[in-house]
Amino acid sequence: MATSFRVLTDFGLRMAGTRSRRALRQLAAEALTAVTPDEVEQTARLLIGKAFPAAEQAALRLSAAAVWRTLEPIFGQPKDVLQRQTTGAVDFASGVRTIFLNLPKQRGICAEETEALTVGEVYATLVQIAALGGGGSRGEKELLLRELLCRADPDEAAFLVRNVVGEMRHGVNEGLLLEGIALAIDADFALVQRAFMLVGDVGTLAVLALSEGTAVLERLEIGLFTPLRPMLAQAVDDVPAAWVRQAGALALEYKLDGARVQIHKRGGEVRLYTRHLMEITASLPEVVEAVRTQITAETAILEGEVVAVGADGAVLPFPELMRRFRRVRDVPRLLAEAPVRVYLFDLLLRDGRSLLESTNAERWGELTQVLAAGSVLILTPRCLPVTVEEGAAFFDQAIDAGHEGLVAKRLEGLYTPGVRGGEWLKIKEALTVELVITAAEWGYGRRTGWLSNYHLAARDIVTGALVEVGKTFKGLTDEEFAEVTTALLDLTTDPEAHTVTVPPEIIVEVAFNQIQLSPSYPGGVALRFARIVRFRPEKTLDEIDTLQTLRDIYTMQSGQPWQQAA
DNA sequence: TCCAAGTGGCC
DNA sequence: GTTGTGC
DNA sequence: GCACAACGGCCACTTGGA
Repeated sequence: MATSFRVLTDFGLRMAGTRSRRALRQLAAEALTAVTPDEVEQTARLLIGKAFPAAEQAALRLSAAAVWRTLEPIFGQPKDVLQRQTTGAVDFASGVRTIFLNLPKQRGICAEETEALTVGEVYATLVQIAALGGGGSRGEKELLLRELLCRADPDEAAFLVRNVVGEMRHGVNEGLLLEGIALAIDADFALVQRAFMLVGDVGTLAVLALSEGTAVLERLEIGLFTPLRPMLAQAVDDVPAAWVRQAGALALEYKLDGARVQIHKRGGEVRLYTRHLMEITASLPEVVEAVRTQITAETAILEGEVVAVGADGAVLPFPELMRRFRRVRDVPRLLAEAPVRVYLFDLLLRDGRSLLESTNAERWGELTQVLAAGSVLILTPRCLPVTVEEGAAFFDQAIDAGHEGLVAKRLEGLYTPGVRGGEWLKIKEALTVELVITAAEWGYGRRTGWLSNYHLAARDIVTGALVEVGKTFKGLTDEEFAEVTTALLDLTTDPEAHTVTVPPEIIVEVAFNQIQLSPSYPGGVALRFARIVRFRPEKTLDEIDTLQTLRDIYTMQSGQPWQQAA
């Protein structure tokens, strides 16, 4: 019996009205068991708003703009008229719900009497949409979406739109869905978590768990060409903090500013995957070739950080790497223009033997054994500090060499995202500058009603003008957002605009990790990972930092001269 | 042929 | 990617 | 301690239209 899509929508609504994680986990479990076995995978994906596994290249390639174009014919109104219906809505999908509640669908476009949508139909249509490409495909995709929306009630429409934009915002995401799976089959969460790491995809895991049960999960093993979820690091302030957390039994490794890669090798066959399990083998042929020649093991799964390098061998800023990443056109040309290098730091499989039960120290030892000398694959600089001071010196060395900082790894730690966390700790350098708020954007979701995203400007000492160098929505408490909103509304003359401009009066200290060259900001530089750390009411406008200072920081950090980007 | 808008995926 | 919130 | 939801800048690619 096909489950009605309305059933899923109702679970979404109940989740949205629930805060307790225990209860959310319970709802996730209920949802998975409420549908038929062949709907479990679809249900798992639709519930968290990720229709397709990252490892597959499939994507809807449809978003808010496409939804507006789809809604126009359904209601026979232009976008701006529809948009007027949505004032006060908490977010985009809620606004769509309001439109469905208040406006009649066009008879000529949508049939009056229709069958209720089923889970399988909705999912199958999304698969169809994802499969479309080439000339005219935009219209075809929107037509398929329109057919679904025609048959949807207001709540179903909102649920669908949340899937299109990929943000459910009902409190259940991947993590809680995994907990729900564990609950549904009465398994240990650790078992489900381990299984997830190995299969890499919640949909696949949900079917496996619900239909096969715990015994199959227990038997899962690491497999070649099935990328696994990479282990992540928690942020800490400095080396002493990491030292305390890991009781002095740790390795410190350089943290390079590139992209994570997982390398799978069986003989001459090599594939490369990103952190989100996308395959990028075709973009990095020199890495593939280097794996063939430099990795002496017959089969291996390795992890490392890929970075772009200059002619002199120096590591280049992150955007240089992005020119290579996921590139399919002109690969040979870029290969010469922006060569890459991989700094290896882990080995998870060696000659058919899983190293998941081995400690970090053991895995590193094996890694050093399988790597032959060469220029493309090299070991990540690593040290085993005997004292905190030695560790701190290693951190300074990493920063001086132009890198992000360090990752601290507990020597006895296994390769698991461990429930306790903290097996890997990242330590990065943050700088701060004084900037002034020149505008702010209204927030959505839990930030509805607050000005939430602040435009930040520095002084250009040549022209004397204020120049925007970035935006931030981070670093303030709810209370502070409320206060700043009031203050900004006091200053502005156009509180109705989406972007509220204000005279430059509120000066803030802003932390950031890097200055990057910017093709879009007028000063040619932008802050990376900006967050507000404090208000500086005692400062005056002529005391804020200058554009020229930011450019100097760029030069200092990257080793590259500042220049206006193309 | 080139450009802009839209979308997805890195950090 | 960073941060604050709430369980 | 953990999961989630707020959203940042940049680059590659696709599509549709001038």
